[in-house]
Amino acid sequence: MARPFDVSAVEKKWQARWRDEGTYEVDNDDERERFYALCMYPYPSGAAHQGHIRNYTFGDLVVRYQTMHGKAVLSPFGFDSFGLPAENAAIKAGSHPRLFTEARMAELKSSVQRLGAVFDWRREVYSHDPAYMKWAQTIFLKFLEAGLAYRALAPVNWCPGCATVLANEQVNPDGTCDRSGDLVERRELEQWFFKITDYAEQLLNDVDDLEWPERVKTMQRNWIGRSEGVEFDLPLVEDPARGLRVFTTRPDTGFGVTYAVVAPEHPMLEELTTVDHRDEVRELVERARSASELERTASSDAGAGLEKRGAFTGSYVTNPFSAQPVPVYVADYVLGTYGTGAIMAVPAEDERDFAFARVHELPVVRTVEPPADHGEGPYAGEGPHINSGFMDGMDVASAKEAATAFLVAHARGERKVNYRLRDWLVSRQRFWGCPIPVVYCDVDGIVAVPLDQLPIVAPDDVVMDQSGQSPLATHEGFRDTSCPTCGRPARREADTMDTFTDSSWYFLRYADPFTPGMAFDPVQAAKWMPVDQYIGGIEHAILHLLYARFYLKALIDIGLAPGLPREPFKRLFTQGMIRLDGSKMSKSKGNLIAPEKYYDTVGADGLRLFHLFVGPPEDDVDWTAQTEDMIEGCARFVDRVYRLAHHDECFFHDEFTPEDEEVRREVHRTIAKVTSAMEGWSFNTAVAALMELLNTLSRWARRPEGAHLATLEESMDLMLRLLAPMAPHVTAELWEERHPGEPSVHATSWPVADPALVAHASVVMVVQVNGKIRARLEVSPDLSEGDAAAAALAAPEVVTTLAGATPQRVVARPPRLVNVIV
RNA sequence: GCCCGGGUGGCGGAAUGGCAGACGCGGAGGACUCAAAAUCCUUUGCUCGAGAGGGCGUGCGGGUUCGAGUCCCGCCCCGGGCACCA
Repeated sequence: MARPFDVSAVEKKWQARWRDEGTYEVDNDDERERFYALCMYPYPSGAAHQGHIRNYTFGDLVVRYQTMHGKAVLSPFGFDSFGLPAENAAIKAGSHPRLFTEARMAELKSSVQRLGAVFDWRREVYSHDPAYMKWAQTIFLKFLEAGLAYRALAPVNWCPGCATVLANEQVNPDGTCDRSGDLVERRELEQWFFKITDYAEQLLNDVDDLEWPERVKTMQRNWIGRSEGVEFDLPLVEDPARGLRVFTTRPDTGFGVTYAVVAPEHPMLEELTTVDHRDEVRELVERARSASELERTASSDAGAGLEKRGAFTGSYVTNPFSAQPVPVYVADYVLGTYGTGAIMAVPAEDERDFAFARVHELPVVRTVEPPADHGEGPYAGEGPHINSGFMDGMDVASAKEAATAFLVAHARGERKVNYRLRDWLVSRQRFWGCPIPVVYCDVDGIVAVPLDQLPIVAPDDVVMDQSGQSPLATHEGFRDTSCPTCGRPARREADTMDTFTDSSWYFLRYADPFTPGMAFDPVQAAKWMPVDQYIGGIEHAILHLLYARFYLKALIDIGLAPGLPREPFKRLFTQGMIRLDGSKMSKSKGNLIAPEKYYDTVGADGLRLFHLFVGPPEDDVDWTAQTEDMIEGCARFVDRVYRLAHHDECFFHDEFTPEDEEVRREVHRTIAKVTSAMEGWSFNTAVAALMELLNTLSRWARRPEGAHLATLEESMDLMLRLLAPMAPHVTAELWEERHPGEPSVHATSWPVADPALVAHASVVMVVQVNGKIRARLEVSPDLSEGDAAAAALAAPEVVTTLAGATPQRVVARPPRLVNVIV
C-alpha cells in the first residue's frame, strides 16, 4: 500500500520524543487532578499478541484522553515476570528462566512502545527484580506475623506430564492440565496458605459499590459463595449426648431427613464404622483418596456409579425432628472441606440426595408439597409444608425460621454462614517464583527470615529437573542455613510463592516506587489510589481481582497501608478476547498474530484504529481473512486525513457561505458525538463519527466551487484533537506542521462542542400513512404538534395516498415523524 | 442442570419505542493510466418488475402499541461462567 508519508519514520520520531522528553511522566506531588489508568500486569510471553495490543490501545486512549482533560495521569508499566512457562522453556532450551524472561520482556516492551503507548518508565516494576522481591517477602512475613499466612497439609494438583504442581487456575474444569492435557492427580503436601477466608464477608459486601461489569461482580459473588443456614447435631443413637454435626440451608425440610452422610475424610468416620461394615467403608475411602477430580465428577453423571460411591457405616443417628433413627452413610459426594463435612440428607428436596437414596433404596419423604404437575423427582421449590409436624402448612421462609428456632432449642443448633471460598494456597514447588522467606529449625520450628536479610534470592546454578521436588530443595548452598533464632543448622523453605501474589500489590508499588525503605509510602500511594480505570481480560475476572482486593484489605489491616481505600480498582473494563478460527487465542496454543508486521506496513496508528473500530471493546474479535482488509481500511483513513490536511485536490474561496456554515455545524456535532462515545466506551462509533466527518470535509473541500479556507483549517484542527488519543502519531505530526513552535496536539485540551452550532436549523420530518412513509418534509426543529399534523396532511403525496379518505387519527411527533391513520 | 451474555446485509458492526442496515470491509461499474497499482466517483439487504413502482425483511411463534431490532410471554440456536458447596 503506497502511503502519502513515511509512516514508520513519523511514528519512530514521536515515540522517541515522548520517551526522551518524559512527556507522560507524572510526579507524586503534581497539582493537577489525578487519574490512575492501568492495564493489567502482563506476563512477558514475548512480542505482544493482539490481546495485548487491544489492551494497550484502550489504555493509551484513556491516558491521552484524560491528559487532554487537564489531569495528571498515572500510566505505569511492568512485568508479571515470574512463572511456569519461562521455567519450562528454560529447561527445554537448557538456559536460565531469567535470561529467557528478560529477552521476552524486551520484546514485549518494544511492542508496546512501537504501538505508541506512553508510560512513566521511571516507575517500571517487574516481579523478579530483587528490589520488588524484598517487599513481596516482607509482606509475606507480615502476613505470617498477623496470622494471615499459615502452613497446613493439603491436597494439591500434580501434573505428571509437566512433572510439577499446578496452580488451580492451570487445571481445566475437566481435571486435565491446561498446558499438557494430562490428567491432573491429587497429592497431599505441606503447603502455605493465606487466610483469605477471614475476608470473605468483606470481599462479598464490597463488591456492591464497585463500578465493574455486572457479570464480573456476579462471578466474584459466586466464587465467594455465601450461604446462610443452621449447624446442629444429629445425636448418635448409641450415645445421645454426642452428635454428628451437620450444616444445612434447608432446616425446614428436617422431617424429611431419612439418612445422614459424612465425607470420606470425616474425623468421626472410624468411630461411626461398625465392624461388619469396615471393609466397604475402607474401600470407599481408598477410592475417594486416589480418585482424580475427573473420575469423581464423571461417575456422578451416571446412576450406576453412585452405588460404588457410598457405603453404610453401620451407625445410626436420630433425626431431631421426627425422633426416628436414620442410617449414617459415607459418600464422596459430601466434601470434607465444606461446612462440617457431614450432611443431613433430604432426598425429596435435594437432587443429589435423591439420586443417592434411589440407588441405596432409602426412603423418600416429602416435606414440601410440589405443584400438581411435578412428578416423581425431588422438588426444591416453594410450597406448603407437609409431613412436618409443627411446620405443616407454612411456606418455606416461615418454616425455616420455625425449624431454626427448634434446632437452637433442641439440637445444640446455631445459625451459621458458610462460604464456598477456600484459603489461598500460595506454595509452588517450582523454581521461577519468589522464594518463601522462612527457615525450618528442629528446635524453633518455622522461623521467619529477619527482615534485614531480605530479599532471599534463588541462586542461579539450580538444577531444574522433572522430579517434582522443589528445585531449590536440591541446592545445598541454598537449602542449608542456620536458624536465625538459635544458630543451629536449619534448612530454608524451598517452595516459591504463587505468581498471583506478585500481581496482588504491583499497582501500589507503581504509585510510589521512589521512597527508600518501603514497599511504597502509604501517603504517596494514597494520592493515586484507587485505580480510576483498570483494563484487562475477562480471564482474570475471579482470581487476580479477588486476590488483589484481599491483599489491599489485609495490607491496610496489618498497618502497611494506612489511609488507603479498601478497594483497589474503582472502575474495571474487561475487553473481549481475540479469537482465531473460533478458538481462544493464547500463548500456549501459539496462534498469535504479532503486531510487528503491521507496524512496518500500516503503522501503529492504523492498527490502533482497527482495534477501536472493529466493534464494541467488550466484544470478542474474530481474527479472519477479512481482518487484514479492515486494518488496511483504517490505514486508508489515516492517509485521507493526512491528504486533506495537506489540501490535496482541494479548492478554496474567500467568503463564508451557508454551505461553509453547515460544515462548521457538522464539526461541532461530531465533537458532541465523539465525546459522548468516548465517555461511554463506544470507541467504534467514535471512530465512525470521525470517518463521517472526514467524508464530509473531503467532499466539501474538493467541490469545484471550493471551501472557505479558514473554516477548513479550524475543522482540521478540531478533528486532529479528537483523533489524537486514537492515532497519536499522525495527529502529532500534522499538528506540528500546522502549528510549528506551539505545544503538541496532545498538550491541547479536549474540544468542547458549541451547543448553538450543534442544533440543527431545519430537520427532515417523515410523514407516514398507516405506517408507510409517503413524504419527507423539511421543517423547523421546534415545530408544534398542530403545525406538524397540518403540514403532513397538506403534503401532496399524502393527499394522493388518502384519496379523499378521512383520517381516523393523526399521531404527530414533531420534528421527527407524523403518522396518519385511516 | 443453573446463572449471565448474544442472534440485524456476503462480512465486522450502527440504530433515546419513530426513515433498519450509520461507518468500514468485500463486490459491481466508471474516471485517471499504454497498462497496472494507488487514488477518486457511482452503486450495492433480498425479491418481483424493462421502468415507474410493488412485496418481503433484525433467530422462531404470539402479544402490547398509531408504530417494535428495541417492551412483554413462550420457544430455538450460539458463546461464556458455575457445576456435587448441602
